[in-house]
Amino acid sequence: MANRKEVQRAGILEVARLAGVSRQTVTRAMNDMPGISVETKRRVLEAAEELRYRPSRFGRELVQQSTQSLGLIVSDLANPYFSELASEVAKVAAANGWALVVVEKRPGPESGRAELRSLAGQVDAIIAYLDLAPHDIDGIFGNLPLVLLDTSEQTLDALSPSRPRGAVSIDLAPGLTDAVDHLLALGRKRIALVDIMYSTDESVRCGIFRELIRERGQEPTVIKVEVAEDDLHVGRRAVEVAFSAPEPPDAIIAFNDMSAFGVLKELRVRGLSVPETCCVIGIDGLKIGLFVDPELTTLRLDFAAFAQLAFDEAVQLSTTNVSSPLPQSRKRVFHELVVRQSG
Amino acid sequence: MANRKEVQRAGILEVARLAGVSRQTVTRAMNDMPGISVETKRRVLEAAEELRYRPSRFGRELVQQSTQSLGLIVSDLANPYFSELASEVAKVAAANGWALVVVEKRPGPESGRAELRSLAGQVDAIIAYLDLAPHDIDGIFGNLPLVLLDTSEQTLDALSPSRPRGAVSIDLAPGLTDAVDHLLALGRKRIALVDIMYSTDESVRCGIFRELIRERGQEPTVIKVEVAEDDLHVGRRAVEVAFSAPEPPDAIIAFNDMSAFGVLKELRVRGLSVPETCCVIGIDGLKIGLFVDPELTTLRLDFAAFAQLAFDEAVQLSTTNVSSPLPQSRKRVFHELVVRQSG
DNA sequence: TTGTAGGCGTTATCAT
DNA sequence: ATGATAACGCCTACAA
Repeated sequence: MANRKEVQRAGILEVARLAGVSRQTVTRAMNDMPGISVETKRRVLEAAEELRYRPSRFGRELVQQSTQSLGLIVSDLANPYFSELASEVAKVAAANGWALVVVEKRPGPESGRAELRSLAGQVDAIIAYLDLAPHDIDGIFGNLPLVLLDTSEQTLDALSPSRPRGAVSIDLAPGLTDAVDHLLALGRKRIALVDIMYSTDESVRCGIFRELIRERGQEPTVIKVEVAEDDLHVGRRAVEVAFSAPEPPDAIIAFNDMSAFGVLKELRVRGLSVPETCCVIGIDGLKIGLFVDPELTTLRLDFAAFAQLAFDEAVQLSTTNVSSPLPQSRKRVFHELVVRQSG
Repeated sequence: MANRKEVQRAGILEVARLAGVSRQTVTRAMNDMPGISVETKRRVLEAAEELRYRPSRFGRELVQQSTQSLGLIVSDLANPYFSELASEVAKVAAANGWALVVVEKRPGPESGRAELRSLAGQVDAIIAYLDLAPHDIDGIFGNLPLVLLDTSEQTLDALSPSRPRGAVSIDLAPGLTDAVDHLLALGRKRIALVDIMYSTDESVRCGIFRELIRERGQEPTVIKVEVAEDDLHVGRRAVEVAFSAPEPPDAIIAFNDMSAFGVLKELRVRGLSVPETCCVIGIDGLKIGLFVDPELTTLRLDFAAFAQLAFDEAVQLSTTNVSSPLPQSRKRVFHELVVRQSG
């Protein structure tokens, strides 16, 4: 049986032996350090090449302790919402010299636990969209700094207060107000909001919306759609539901941009003109909103600012030392109404 | 001046001291290992909690040597093409227990060198879309296993043969043949291909296309478009160019899906019906091709297979030991014609 | 159940 | 210019 050592990668000692020098000289050659003759350096690099030597990142990182690493957890990178966010997080992380480790965690409390634990052992802080119970979060991430994105107040309140946790939440209220006022200014009489029924309770946005509309003397319409695999279907289904009602809406605020694309599509299939017959407003401000026709009016989230806030919070948490108290801050981001063609 | 040690994170020894045990007992408590009394464990965990202790990933990884880490380099995560690819790479990596480190490298030979070097020091292999000269690639990545995605033959040939390098290329020829034959079967007489002028030379796909069309007794039309910030503009510009010619095309094969969306949009703006007046075929098979109207007919790339091939190659390269020869394989992926509404 | 000794692979420091 | 020695923080193996 072959010695395990033989099949593994060459280490610094093997290179040193082959080149007939000490390991320190190998280090000098590999890292372009001064204090080594060109001839020796050449011999060492030759030996390294021959053995396909590559310094172990473990050994190096242990002694240098410099590299900082950030974890990002999202449910689906192929979803433009998450990929635009990930792109901004990547930029912020790179700009500050942090590496970015990305993990996809599919929805469902049981899925991907092992990956999350593994991630927790490899990074210095985590930014995450997470659908885990507070107890599980504490169990999996322990004392690792964790910044939760757009999570509920209940979840935040239930987290262990002794753990380094932060949050950046999305406050839809101001943007939703702008959208509603914009539609009213356009003379719309029956404004509808699409809501996905994740549970039996209405989502927070419904409450805000109802109050907004009532304050302005109209009757709110909420289009409730079952959870679907695809937001496109959510949007199409929303139109089916809304236009089978006796009095269909003349404006639809979709659940997000992706579902708004579905709304646009189903409206076109039905021969209903946008925005003449029905305005459509999305939420998120994805770049591909410019790719559809008509171009999507939307409540744009500033992903760069969102990422920056989350990153700052993560750094803050990870540099807090033992003696200082935990910050426990909860930041917020808002939307900006971007009026394009659909509403 | 405060001792640097004081402001840093607590180590295993401090926890051990506070709990009044040896560091080994701390390890047992932290890692849920047997051979420790509940009472001692409680005391240790309490001490760890108080000091906000978290085992150093450096020390752990060094001794365990288990965690494998894959780097992925793309130009823009917010571009759906790259995010769909990244999503598949993430799945493959996770399924095999590898962590995934993502880096964005904007186009341009000078940008992001430092980030790439940093990445090279933190991972065990890299999969990359890269626009670097072969010499720079060898300089930056050294003996680190590197799998290049969709790169030119010239680049591959110029790489140092002693380095662990692999490649997965996209062979457009079979798919393009299918697309052309499909359009001919539809009775199209003037099929045009959109090409971006990255350099003064025509791209490879143009040559393939011209030959294909001529073999079938038609005259090829290539729509040349300048490089643009956004593929949407590429598509719109292509239509402007094509329909300002004396004999406009009755079918357009776009540069990719993103530019195809631009083509669709500009055609609609001009009141030209799709597919009646002009068929449109994209390349890539992005998920959002289903979001536009009409749904985009496209040459779909199997991103999952693409990612799997690249990952396998990366693993292959990184497990090759010193004695065995370098594989140097060049794999290929192809497209599948997916007929939807636009052509 | 608990503690001690050793080593993982590298870089930094100091001596030669 | 080069080499010897000592960390880095943790885990595994073995001894008590």
